[in-house]
Amino acid sequence: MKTFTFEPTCRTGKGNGTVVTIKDVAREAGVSVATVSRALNGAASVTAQTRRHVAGVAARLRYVPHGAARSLVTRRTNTVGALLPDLFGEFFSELIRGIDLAARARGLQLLVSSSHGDAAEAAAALRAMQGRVDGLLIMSPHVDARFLKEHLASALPTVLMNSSVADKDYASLNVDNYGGAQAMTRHLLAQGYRDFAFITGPSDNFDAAERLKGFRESIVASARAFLLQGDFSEESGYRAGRQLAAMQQRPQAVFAANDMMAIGCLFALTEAGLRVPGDIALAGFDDIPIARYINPPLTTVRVRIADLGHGALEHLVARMETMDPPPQRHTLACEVVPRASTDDASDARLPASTPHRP
Amino acid sequence: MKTFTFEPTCRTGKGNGTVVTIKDVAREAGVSVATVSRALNGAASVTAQTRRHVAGVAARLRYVPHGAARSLVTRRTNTVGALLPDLFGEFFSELIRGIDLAARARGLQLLVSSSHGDAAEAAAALRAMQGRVDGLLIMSPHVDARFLKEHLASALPTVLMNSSVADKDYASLNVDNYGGAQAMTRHLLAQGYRDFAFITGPSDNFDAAERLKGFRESIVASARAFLLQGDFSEESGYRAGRQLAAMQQRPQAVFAANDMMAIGCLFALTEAGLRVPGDIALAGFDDIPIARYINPPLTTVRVRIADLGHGALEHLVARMETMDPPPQRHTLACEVVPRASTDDASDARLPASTPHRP
DNA sequence: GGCTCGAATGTAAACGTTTTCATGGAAATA
DNA sequence: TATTTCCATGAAAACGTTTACATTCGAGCC
Repeated sequence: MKTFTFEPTCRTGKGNGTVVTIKDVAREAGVSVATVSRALNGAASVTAQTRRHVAGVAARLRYVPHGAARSLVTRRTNTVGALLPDLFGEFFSELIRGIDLAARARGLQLLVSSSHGDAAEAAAALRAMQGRVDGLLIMSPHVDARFLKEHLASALPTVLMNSSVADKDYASLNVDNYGGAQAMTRHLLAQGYRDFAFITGPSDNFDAAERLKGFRESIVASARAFLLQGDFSEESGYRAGRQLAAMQQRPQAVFAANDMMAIGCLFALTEAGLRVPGDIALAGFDDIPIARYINPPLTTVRVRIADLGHGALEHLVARMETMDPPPQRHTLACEVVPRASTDDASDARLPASTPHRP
Repeated sequence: MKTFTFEPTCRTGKGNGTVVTIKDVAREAGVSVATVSRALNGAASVTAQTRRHVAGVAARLRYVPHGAARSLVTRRTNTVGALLPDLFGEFFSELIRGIDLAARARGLQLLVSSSHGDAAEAAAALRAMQGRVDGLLIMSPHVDARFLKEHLASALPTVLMNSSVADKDYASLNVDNYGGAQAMTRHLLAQGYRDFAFITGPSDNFDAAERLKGFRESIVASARAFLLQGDFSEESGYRAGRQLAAMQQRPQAVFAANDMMAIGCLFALTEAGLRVPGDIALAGFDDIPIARYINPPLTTVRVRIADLGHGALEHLVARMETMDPPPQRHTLACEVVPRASTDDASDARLPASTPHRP
């Protein structure tokens, strides 16, 4: 049995800026670099004793492996990149939260690049990430299939989040905007509302389009609906609310394509002396934290954003481990959160309100 | 003058998963790898013609340098790490926004590791980042000077954000919690309030302690104040509000150490039939987005969180470029945002309310 | 016209790991 | 005891860059 002696080479004072490498550990431990590498990486063919010894020396020397050197030979960076648009607020933080949580669980590092406003910036960010990550998560309104083919190395596993890209070469995970809008519409119908206004999002926005579509295609024949143009901003919701307040023949319920517009709309309505939901019901989409604090609390569609991030990363890991399965498109369900801004079913507005079947 | 011929080696079809290296570019361009490296990195001693030619070939081949290989020899990763606690909502997103913006401007990548709940997780995250980043931004209630000395390579430039660590070896950038609380207290005094309740944050929280201190040391002799224990949660604010509502001798104004508690408190007060600010004034700290949407909108202290991130990164870059200047401690000013939850000065509560000098 | 000089390029040695292959020696078998 | 087998370890070759040093070649100088 081999025993190790503590050589006096232990000049811990060497750390005047010099970085400790695997060679230092090897020399100090009296073994070869190969053994150190094996011991520290948990290779099978190394004695428990050597492993302990090496680990001890490494700890004492404060050795931490040089990531770049390792990546160079391993061809893995243990890092995934997240390319995000210029996001604000809760959505952004929840998304990163979800991604980070899943990444942590997988032992992956997370390289983020957010707040790029146009395609050129996105391209630059993409370029900078390439060769530094094992996989890529992309959410950006500025990228389409052509952009990706142009700027993305085909070998890099990628998952798109909330993307309009329907190309069969790319995997994606989308919030089920369509289903959510549909669920909300059915919910409102079930409560007896028949006369609707829908405040739309920006016309070039994919989420907005899906939500509108979900609403449109769920309206039953007996109901009526008209659209008000919005752009997801509180301001545009406010304008829509003023328009509504000015109408002599107001709809029974307003469905805004996102919560911020619903809040803006609510302000305009309240300002005009209208009561919500007494005079007019109001619903939003997103379930941002504010939604439950305003008066009345807002009925809305909850999007589990952290789950979006989490799911996207899991999907990405699956693709990283085996590129075999063709890229898939998944969606993430939403749920209606009924609050006081719409009446509950108890007081029906119609003589015979036939509840919609789920 | 040397001219380049397009050799027929241009089998673009090679990209069946194989990564293009600098050698491929060199061979294709008919020059050495050194020249390619120089041309692409903008070294002076390379002909404009060669540079163009090489750049063209590189672009055609979709060459993107292997980051790890470059880092290995350069000893720079062009990446900074951000170690963050388990953060929610706006604070988190704004912080990352600020950091990312500044990093982008500097051409740095951002490696984030958030949502670690205890010291052990923080240590693991720290370890994982070490050797992958050129500098580190740390915000964590779980790290103190001893922790850093233990787990952090001394050679790695670091800037702490909102940290209680006062060790002279570490640079930091803190929100001026003390100054903000002081400004708010003076503001309330200037409005004529003299009888206060202060809802504290968690006792082990640094921000909370500073805010309390700022309040305490700004109370003038003619005023009275008592404390209610809270923990930054809405729930604890609600409890404090119930206590206040139950008192027969209520204070004139409540200053909560953060907005969430103020909101909880507001609910309790409203529930008890008290009017804000008519019966009792209310102020918070943070200016979270909800603050302006509740009824009445909340007077609070605005913290420019994005600026915190931005400033911290700039500070870090300065330290990365030259480790010479000893680590410095900076603070970031806050501002009072007067809203309807406290009376404005027009209706004074005291016969002679002497406005406090700024 | 031989010499030096400098600019443009090539050669090769790092950088710190992992990993293949070789090697030694102990245990197991004959 | 001689041979085989296997297991722990060591030596050295990658990995893809950058960069110090060497080389070439043309121009300018005397």
